[in-house]
This record gives sequence, structure tokens and C-alpha cells, in this order.
Amino acid sequence: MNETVVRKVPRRADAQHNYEVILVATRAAVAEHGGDIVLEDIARNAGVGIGTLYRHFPTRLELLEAAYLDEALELRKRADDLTTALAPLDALIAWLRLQMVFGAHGRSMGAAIMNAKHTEGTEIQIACVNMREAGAVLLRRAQDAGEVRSDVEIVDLLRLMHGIVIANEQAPDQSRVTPMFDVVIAGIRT
Amino acid sequence: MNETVVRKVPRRADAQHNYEVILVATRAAVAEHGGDIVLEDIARNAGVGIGTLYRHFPTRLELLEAAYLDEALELRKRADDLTTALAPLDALIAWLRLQMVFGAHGRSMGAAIMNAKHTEGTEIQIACVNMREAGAVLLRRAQDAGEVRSDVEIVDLLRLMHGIVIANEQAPDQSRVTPMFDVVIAGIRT
DNA sequence: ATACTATACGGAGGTTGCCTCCGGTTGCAA
DNA sequence: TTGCAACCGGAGGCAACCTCCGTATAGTAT
Repeated sequence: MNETVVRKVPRRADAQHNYEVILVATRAAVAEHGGDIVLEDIARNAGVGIGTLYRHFPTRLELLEAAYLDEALELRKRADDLTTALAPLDALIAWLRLQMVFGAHGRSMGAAIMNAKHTEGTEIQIACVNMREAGAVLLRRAQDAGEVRSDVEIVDLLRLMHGIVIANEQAPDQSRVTPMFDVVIAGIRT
Repeated sequence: MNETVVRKVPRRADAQHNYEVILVATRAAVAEHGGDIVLEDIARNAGVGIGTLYRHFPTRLELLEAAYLDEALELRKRADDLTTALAPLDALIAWLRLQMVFGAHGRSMGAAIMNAKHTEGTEIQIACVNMREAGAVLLRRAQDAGEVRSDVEIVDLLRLMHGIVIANEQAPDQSRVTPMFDVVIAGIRT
């Protein structure tokens, strides 16, 4: 994981290990049950006490944030890659579709976290800002190419993707996701 | 309220009264705290026991559904009114905007319920179907006038409105709602 | 090796909200 | 007035959350 980060007081080996084990268990739980995970189950699956879980992640949100850090990093990287791989509009579209895929996979909690504003300076907050920034570059590129309306902002698009995911979440039928996505894409073109 | 409906076995007077009082308390609570209401609080505010609440509304969902019945009826009526009052595209746009207003007011639970599929034959289910139907008429009218793409369905639009509302829900800044709405509208035009 | 201590562990238990169940109450028809 | 079906209310069992503190141990200093 990406917890090789420098810390003022380095963690003890056992603490570091537990931290990672908890994260693994969390990701597994989220992939299976979505955002409404039971913290005690996660602790048990990770083989640690509930107290240990709460010490590392005082808040449910902090736990989920940590679990999604990788996704934020990944999405940022994908944006960078797409910038050089595809034409402006195609790159933007591809990245937005990725946002939906990642969001849907994490049962929308991911999307919710990606769009949320976090306490300044957090690792995840920085990762999210970077991700948004990379997306903004894609957007601006398409706008400069004259293919996307200039009054659209990156947050609009992220929230729309997020909205599509959660609006379709409890629907057994996912077949309308693509049409909805197409509507949004058509709506941002010049 | 609209509980003057015929019942095979008419309710006793006290039961009918409690039913209505509970609904009033529920609407107040939802307007204030959104979907995450505390059922015991509602019962207390309504001046009834928790058991009484559960007898009338065995499920949290059923309670919320009942509380939103009025909105569904209202939205259906508005659709009918708009059909005769405005030009096809304008009418559709106005109605979609209403969907957002209603949804945002009810803290998005409303939108969630409106879009949800319910157990067949429920009063709210019928009301929702009627509302969707009325919206579909507006949409078809705009499509027949050649102003809206023919591959768009009414559920797409309802879900997109719903998505916009909840995606912006926790954002302190609601200023991006209109731009997002505009993107969608631009996206459905021919 | 040994001792020392800051760091970390774990789970018992208090709290809150959900929901069920049933003894007691009451509207209403006869 | 009486009888009873319909209804009321809240005690209590359960599930999940979160805190607190006595115990254990990794890492360091000697």
C-alpha cells in the first residue's frame, strides 16, 4: 500500500502491519457490501480488536478514505496517460467513463469520497485534488480544441458522473447508464 | 391528507387520527433532517407510542413513501398543467426543474422514492407511475416537436435530476446545480 | 542479555436506534 | 350496557457504534 509515507514518529512494526491488514479487509468488505459496512466485522476479518481499528481510523469516513486512496492515485495516473494517448475529446470521455466504472465498483462510496471536500492536508485530500487537477487538464485541453463548451467545470462533470452512478445504484437494471452518460457528453459539446 | 381512500375494513377513528398525526410529524422531520430520521423521535413528536408507528408503517420505506405521496400527486398535476401552459420544450424543462426543487426540498429522499420501484398496487406506486406517465407525455410532446432526441427516456431524465440533487447534497455550495442542469438539457436537444 | 517505556493491543461495556411482542385499553355496533 | 375486534403503548431483545483502560510488546538504551 502507499503507507510508506514519512511520519514524524515512525509506526511500530505491529501497528504498521495491522494498519495494512485492516485496509485490506475494508476494501474486501466495501467491494462486497458497498458503503454500509460493519466495522466490527472488518476488525474481526482483519484479525484485530475493534479498539485497534478505531485507533487507526477514528472515523468511518477516515477508514473509507484510506481504502480509496489507491483509486484516487490510479485515476490521476490514468488522466495523465490519456492526455498523451488520445485526442482531446476522446481522452476526456474515456476518463469520465472511468470515473463511473471506479465509482460503480466501489458501490458509489468511491465517487462520493472523490467528490467530497476533506480536511486540508490529508493524504487523501491531496490525492483527490491531484486527481481533479489532472481531470481539469483533460477538460481544458478539450475546451482549447474547441470541442467542449467553455462554461463547464470539472466538478460539474465529476458530480454528474457520481450522480449517474448513485441514481442507478439500486436499480436492478443498469442498461440506462450508457444513455444517461451519452446525454451528458452530448450536453458538454460545443 | 389523501387517506380518505376506501378501505375494505374502515379504520377506527383513533387509528385514523394517529395515522395522520404520524405523517405530519414525519414530513416535519424529513424537511429538517433528511432521510436519516429517527423513528422513535417521530413517534414522540406525534404523541404516539413507537408500537403504533410500526403498526401503521411496518417499514421505514413505507413511512417515507406515505409522506411523499402528496408530492407525487402534485408533480403529476404540475405536468398536466404545464402541458397546456407552455411550449413543448419549455414545459419539459420547467417540469424537470420542478423535480429538482421537490427533490432538494425533501433532502433527496423524495427523489430517491420517486425513482424507486415499489411493490405493485401500493397507493404510492400508482402515484409514481402516474407521475412518470405524465412526465413521459411531456417528453414525447417535445420529441414529436422535434426538439428533443428520440432515444431519451423519461427514466433517464428523472434519474439525472435525482443524481444532480444528491450529488450536490453535501456540497455547501449549490451554485453548480444550474450549470449541471443546463448540461443535461443541452444534451437532450436534437 | 536485561530492563525500561512509549507505543500499541483488545474487548468489555455504555449508548443509541431498530423492531417485536403482548398485556391492557377503547371505539363502536348491537 | 355490554362485548369484542381493533388498537394502543412501551418494555425489552438485538445490532452496531464508539470509548476507555488494563495489559502486552517492539524498540532502545545500557
